[in-house]
Amino acid sequence: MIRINESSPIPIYQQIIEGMQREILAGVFGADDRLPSIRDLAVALKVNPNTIARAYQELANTGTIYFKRGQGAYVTPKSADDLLEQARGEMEKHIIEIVAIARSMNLDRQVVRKIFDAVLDQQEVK
Amino acid sequence: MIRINESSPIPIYQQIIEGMQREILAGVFGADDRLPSIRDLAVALKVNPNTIARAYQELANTGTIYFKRGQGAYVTPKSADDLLEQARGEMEKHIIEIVAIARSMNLDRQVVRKIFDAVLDQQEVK
DNA sequence: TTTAGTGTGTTACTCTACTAATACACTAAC
DNA sequence: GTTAGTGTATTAGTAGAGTAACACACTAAA
Repeated sequence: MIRINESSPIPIYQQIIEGMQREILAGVFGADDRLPSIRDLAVALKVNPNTIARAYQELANTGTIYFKRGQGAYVTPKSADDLLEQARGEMEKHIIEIVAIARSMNLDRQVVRKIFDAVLDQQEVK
Repeated sequence: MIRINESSPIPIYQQIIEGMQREILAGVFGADDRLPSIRDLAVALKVNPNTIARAYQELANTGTIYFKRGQGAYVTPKSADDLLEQARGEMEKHIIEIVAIARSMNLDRQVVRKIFDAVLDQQEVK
């Protein structure tokens, strides 16, 4: 179940997007499963239906879900490759930021990789 | 010389912060050099003095510059280690985001490193 | 003491993102 | 056709970030 943090600076609709992505990745909702209706989820999370609608709309824009008119929202069947590609895109943005910092410091690849590995260790990435 | 992009979604004060950091890194302003006065820079960049003041204030908060009351703003003398440490902190934030994505996808270190290297290649990091 | 230079503080305007209230339009089942 | 369920569109309110106008306080030099 998605949990909303009212006091977070992260917009509610964004929290819902991320929560749904997590649940879909975790298999709570499988391919072509129906998501909770906008109204139901709005009641459950105690937010305005428009806020849910916005989150669903963005999930639809990125191809994560699709709508059947008058019926509801469903999970787009995606291959593991599709999901990986999407994640890769997100990662790339961060890596490009890192590259910009590295450039301004005149750091070469070796140094950047060293920092990268150190943080991976610290975050206990296997 | 710093260039302001009026139509950018990045706030002017932020552009000034980044611009100043770049110039300091590039050696345009060395240790204990005086920066342009708030008013002068405001005229030069055609923005409100308060906007410059805000940028300078944040640069002072992060220890990049310091003020002499009634006189002006000066570049804090910093070791290469200090600068590297600062850059490392910025990089860490991005890497932690990458880790979060990797976790949700159940990616291991090997895969993440592969993606990382690929983007470094693509960005032509030596 | 006066002056011209510095950064600081207060206040207010504007713009945008976010959220909500409410009415609308489509679909399926009866 | 009616009903109960879906998502959609319009409009408005709220809060916050960003920017600006302008008066204030400190410093150094004349």
